[in-house]
Amino acid sequence: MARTPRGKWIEEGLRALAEGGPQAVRVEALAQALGVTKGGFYWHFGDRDTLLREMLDTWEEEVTAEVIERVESGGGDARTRLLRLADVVPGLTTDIHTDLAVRDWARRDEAVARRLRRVDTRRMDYLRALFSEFCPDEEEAEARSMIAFSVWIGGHLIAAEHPGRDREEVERLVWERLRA
Amino acid sequence: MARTPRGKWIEEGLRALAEGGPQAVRVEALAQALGVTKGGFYWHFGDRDTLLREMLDTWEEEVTAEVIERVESGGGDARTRLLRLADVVPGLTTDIHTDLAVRDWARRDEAVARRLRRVDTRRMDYLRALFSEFCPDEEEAEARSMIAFSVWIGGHLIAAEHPGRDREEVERLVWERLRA
DNA sequence: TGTCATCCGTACACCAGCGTATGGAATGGG
DNA sequence: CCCATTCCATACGCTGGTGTACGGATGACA
Repeated sequence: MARTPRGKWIEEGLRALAEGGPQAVRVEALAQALGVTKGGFYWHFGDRDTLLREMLDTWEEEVTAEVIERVESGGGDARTRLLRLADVVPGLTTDIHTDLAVRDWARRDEAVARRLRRVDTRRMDYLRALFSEFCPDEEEAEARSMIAFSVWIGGHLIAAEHPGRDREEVERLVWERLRA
Repeated sequence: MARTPRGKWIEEGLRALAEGGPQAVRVEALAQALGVTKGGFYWHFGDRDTLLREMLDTWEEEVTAEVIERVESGGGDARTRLLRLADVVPGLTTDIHTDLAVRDWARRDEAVARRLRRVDTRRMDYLRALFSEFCPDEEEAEARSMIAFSVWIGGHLIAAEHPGRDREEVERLVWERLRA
């Protein structure tokens, strides 16, 4: 049983969201991508909005713990883990697209904004905890957390070119200073 | 003559873009906002895509020089101008929304991405020039430019809450350090 | 083998948004 | 006053997307 279960639709929906934003998660498009027709979709969800909500549930659930877990599992002191963070996060390239799509979506939808707020707050808390381990000054830790988060986002959203360097190099420069 | 000239449509289009992204700039909606019907629109533009292109032309033109001009006109050394930058930029709240909308749009449209690349490169060049005035180390100036730009974006896109502080306070902490 | 739950296919109603066609109104120049 | 230019209103066709209705297939299990 369960030829195309709920999960498949959600998964495909998130893929579409990452690629083209909320407006790109179209029922018939998802159906085609899954090799079926929309017949079954409305049996599962009844509604496009329901899918959207469940997609966000899934995203929130997944994204909150995943990175933190992968970084923490390696152990080491805060600087080491920050290094691993800067190293492991770019690998989640599939996820950043979803992340950015949700971020833009949140600007026009309060329900999405609330979810994002929860997720971002947890991430910021994690960063703060890391920096606090070697930053005695509380304000310093806060500033560095904000910078780390911002540069992670900015690295994907800012289109500027850097004469004589590539973006990766510039980001490396920032991370070096954040760990100093 | 010129009851609702080209400029009005473009202006209204940019407003819609800022509020709801490219998909929100709908011909009939703009017409209604302007108190007319779409009749005249197709006389001016013939095409929705043409409007979109001209909107981006206008945006690129306006955004490139405006901030730099306002900051430079006040004079002072680099630190003073950076202070003014951090002060004047948040005032352009209308513009940040357009900016973010374009940024998201650029992720799915190469033509938009090219424009954004030009704009962002000019902004980054300006930041680099400012920081270079008191950062002897080239890499330091580059890192700070990236941080400044990123935190400007991040401040509007990151939804995290900061215990015991508000966002404005956190951004102030960052800017203090960037000017040190 | 029969039956129930689960899922899919198909056809259709419906709406929103783009673009077209065409006649008409206002406005400034001669 | 007349005419050209510029802009607007209205009505329509078309496409692409959501949601509905309902019959059919398929598999688990008794």
